[in-house]
Amino acid sequence: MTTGEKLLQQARLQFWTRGYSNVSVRSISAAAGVDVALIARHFGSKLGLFTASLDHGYDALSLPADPAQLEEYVIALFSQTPRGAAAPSLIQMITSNAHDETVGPMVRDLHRTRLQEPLERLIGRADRAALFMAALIGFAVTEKTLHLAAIARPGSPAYETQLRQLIRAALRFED
Amino acid sequence: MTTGEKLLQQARLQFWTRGYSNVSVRSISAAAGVDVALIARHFGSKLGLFTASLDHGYDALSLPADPAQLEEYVIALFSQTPRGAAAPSLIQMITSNAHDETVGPMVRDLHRTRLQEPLERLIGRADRAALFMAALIGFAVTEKTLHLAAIARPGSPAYETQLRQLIRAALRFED
DNA sequence: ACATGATGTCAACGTTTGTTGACACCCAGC
DNA sequence: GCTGGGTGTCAACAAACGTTGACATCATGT
Repeated sequence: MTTGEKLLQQARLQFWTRGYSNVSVRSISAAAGVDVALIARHFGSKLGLFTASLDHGYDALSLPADPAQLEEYVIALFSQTPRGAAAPSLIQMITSNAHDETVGPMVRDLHRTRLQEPLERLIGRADRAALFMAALIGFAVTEKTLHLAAIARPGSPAYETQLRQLIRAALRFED
Repeated sequence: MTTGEKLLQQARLQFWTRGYSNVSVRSISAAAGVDVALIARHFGSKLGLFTASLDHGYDALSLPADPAQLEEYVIALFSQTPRGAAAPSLIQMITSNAHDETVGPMVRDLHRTRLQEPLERLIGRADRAALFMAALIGFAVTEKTLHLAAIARPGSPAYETQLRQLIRAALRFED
């Protein structure tokens, strides 16, 4: 694994879980086992490393074409990244960095263009898509950040049941 | 207004919206119009000022005794603090600081003891209360942090409709 | 009038932060 | 053989951070 790949891996691991401002370049370089100055050489700056960690992160994300498959898609999306795993999910990255003063605008724009707007086109109604996204965001925050005990662990049957209930509820609003 | 009150007001305004680590003591003291060193004198440290801003913040929060009043209570809770208001809500404070490395544990503990556990006792079931709280957290993050356009502005009829739909959906899970 | 404690003012400290420049290394290409 | 660009190493920088100590000011009580 090259130096750039080591840095990218650690950057995604730390930036996506702890948040941009909470992570120092020395922390990433130390975890990658390389010198601090190599971040500036390979990625220009700390911000360049963060944006690079985004570029290779959300290209795998592709919503299903059929709204009926949305529920299974979200279940799979949340189940594939257990709590504290080595590969944080895109939603966790958003909840960890959307509030940041430096990268917040970039992250919020990414959320809008890469998640929200495709979801609106898929569901067909903006307000319903917004509440659906709010349910997902809230579930992710409650599980990954607040560590709420009543939220079951990813992979367990209860976890899938909880998530499925919230999804169905968010998708079945009456007018 | 005394110096301590000025500092507390600005501390609550900035800490609760921008997050603990994103706010410097110089920013608070400058907004309050007083010297930086007065924070150390009156509250001991930056962390002391933060905890003081909590003490006078959540004492007004009291859940209704009847679960049937829960919906109206949450509506009122979210409607009384418009976007960008001078008095951020307790939920916004939690979503802005729960992820912080310094005050995160304290904030998460406050969320658990002051919001989650009383809510569990009120609703009666921990898992249902957890999903209800997840819906509220998600709505707050989507509105206050992500600034999602499809979320209507607080006070408008559409806003109340959206919030009410999410609440009802979260409270009416089938077993 | 004077002493005392609380409160405000100013400058500086030590640490951590991201970033930069000088230098060594190494491996291809004329 | 040696030259040059890519890569790694080390030390240092300026800026921002929270915090501290010395001194000034003011109100209060005897």
